[in-house]
Amino acid sequence: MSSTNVMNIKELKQACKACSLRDLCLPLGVSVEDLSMLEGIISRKRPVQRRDVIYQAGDPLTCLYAVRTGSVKTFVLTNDGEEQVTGFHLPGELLGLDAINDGVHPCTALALETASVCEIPFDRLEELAGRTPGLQHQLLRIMSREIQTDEHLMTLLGHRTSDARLAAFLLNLSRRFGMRGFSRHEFNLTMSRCEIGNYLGLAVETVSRMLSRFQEQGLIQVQRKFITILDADGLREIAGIHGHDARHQEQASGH
Amino acid sequence: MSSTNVMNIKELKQACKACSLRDLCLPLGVSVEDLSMLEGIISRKRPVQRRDVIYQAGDPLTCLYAVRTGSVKTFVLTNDGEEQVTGFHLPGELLGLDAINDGVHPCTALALETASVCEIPFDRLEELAGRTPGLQHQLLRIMSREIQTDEHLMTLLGHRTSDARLAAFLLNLSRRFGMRGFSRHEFNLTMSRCEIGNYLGLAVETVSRMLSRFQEQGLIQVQRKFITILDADGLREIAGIHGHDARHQEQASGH
DNA sequence: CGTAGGATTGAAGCCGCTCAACCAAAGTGG
DNA sequence: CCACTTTGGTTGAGCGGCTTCAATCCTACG
Repeated sequence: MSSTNVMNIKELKQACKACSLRDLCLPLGVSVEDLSMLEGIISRKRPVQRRDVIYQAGDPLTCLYAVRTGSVKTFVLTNDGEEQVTGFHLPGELLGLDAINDGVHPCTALALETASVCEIPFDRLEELAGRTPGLQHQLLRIMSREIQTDEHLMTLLGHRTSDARLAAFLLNLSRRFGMRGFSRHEFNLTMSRCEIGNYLGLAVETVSRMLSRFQEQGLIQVQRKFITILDADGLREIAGIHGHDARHQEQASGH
Repeated sequence: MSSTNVMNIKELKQACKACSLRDLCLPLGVSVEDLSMLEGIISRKRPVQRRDVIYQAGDPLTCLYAVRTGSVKTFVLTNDGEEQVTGFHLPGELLGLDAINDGVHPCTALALETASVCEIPFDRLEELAGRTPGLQHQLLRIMSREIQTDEHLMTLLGHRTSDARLAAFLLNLSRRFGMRGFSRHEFNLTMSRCEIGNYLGLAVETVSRMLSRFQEQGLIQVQRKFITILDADGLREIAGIHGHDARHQEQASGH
């Protein structure tokens, strides 16, 4: 909802019911009457700016956050102080699920660009989920999906070469943008090469080189942050995805 | 509950209430009266033998499984047919959480040794969780913990050298054995070097070499599958864990 | 006792990292 | 408005860690 000072009634009314993300986000599969309950506990925060912190590692868990617009990265700091990116998050995705375990956020969430997020008080969500089977199921599903995603990323990090990782990363982004109504073929990378490399376990230079090579091979076109995918099948080949069952395969992001 | 043919009354009585794992498993923090309800839906299966399949990739999700004794590995088959180990599971840990998302098990669970598992029908668990706030919370916590664990493993795979990965793996196993009342200092590896390597994204030979090197350095003693940890702090050093905050750090396993 | 699978050890090669220089774009301050 | 700085990205050269390939050893088990 715009900002706290400049209230915008029209946006305020844009509750889950009318939200274009409802088929991606928490309300998926929740009945209309239950949806009203959910709306009751969700507040739409004012937009956050690039590099704004949404929550910080060590913060107590009070809310989960749903990305509405923009994009967000999450990362942990390892004991020797270096950053490890754990995910990039697009509209409709839920942040903070890893904090439920001990009630403290293990990672920091940072806006990659101007973004807006919905705040969902966790205790109220939990209580509501107890009274709303559809919501409980959806919550479990979302957490399960995250576990699945992480498993795929583990495969990528453990067993794939740099080109396969990057190809899978691009395909995954492409698919996720597509699901959100954006183009699958051209999109902006909101994260830096450095953040991509960190996420994929590669050096920045390697990311840069691979992007150049993909471009040479006519698979993509790179214009700074703007990526055009010219040959998705070619990328799938490199990513080690052999047709059909490519549902979850185009992993490499998404927490 | 023991086997379907040979009923064993004594084992039958070993419900969650009396189970030594209750502080590790699902019932943690669930009140005594709620516990009876949980017991009502859980059945104890007969022991499975080494290499027995508990569930297979592609199977529809009917039950979650709690390891009671023994150990289990889970793995996915990549499109080119090779195996990718996603976790090793010790008593008190829950299997199958990654299947909730789309109702189909994405991975296969296989007993590494003679083991016994509790079967928990998922639909009934879900229904019970809706009526039992403590249980719902615990279920969410377990899933959240798994996400956290996976995040740590991602860090390991993406940013750590082979020695750090193996050291972290050994420390993680040590801690988990310790929590279950076994010795932290000596234990059997129920998985092969090959499976460890696969899990950590390393070649078998590297695992073998690292174990030998750790032994040379006086950090551990290796007698085939039997490991004795001589210098846990030394291992922590290598794993990149600098004291204190080593709660979740000793990751590298555990799904 | 012999075989097979797992584990260890050695040698060689390659992928990706590190180091370093250079470039482009976007701020920043006078 | 321009010079300077900063940040992020690209490209090249050399190195090193891990993999691959291969041979041998060991132990469990028929």
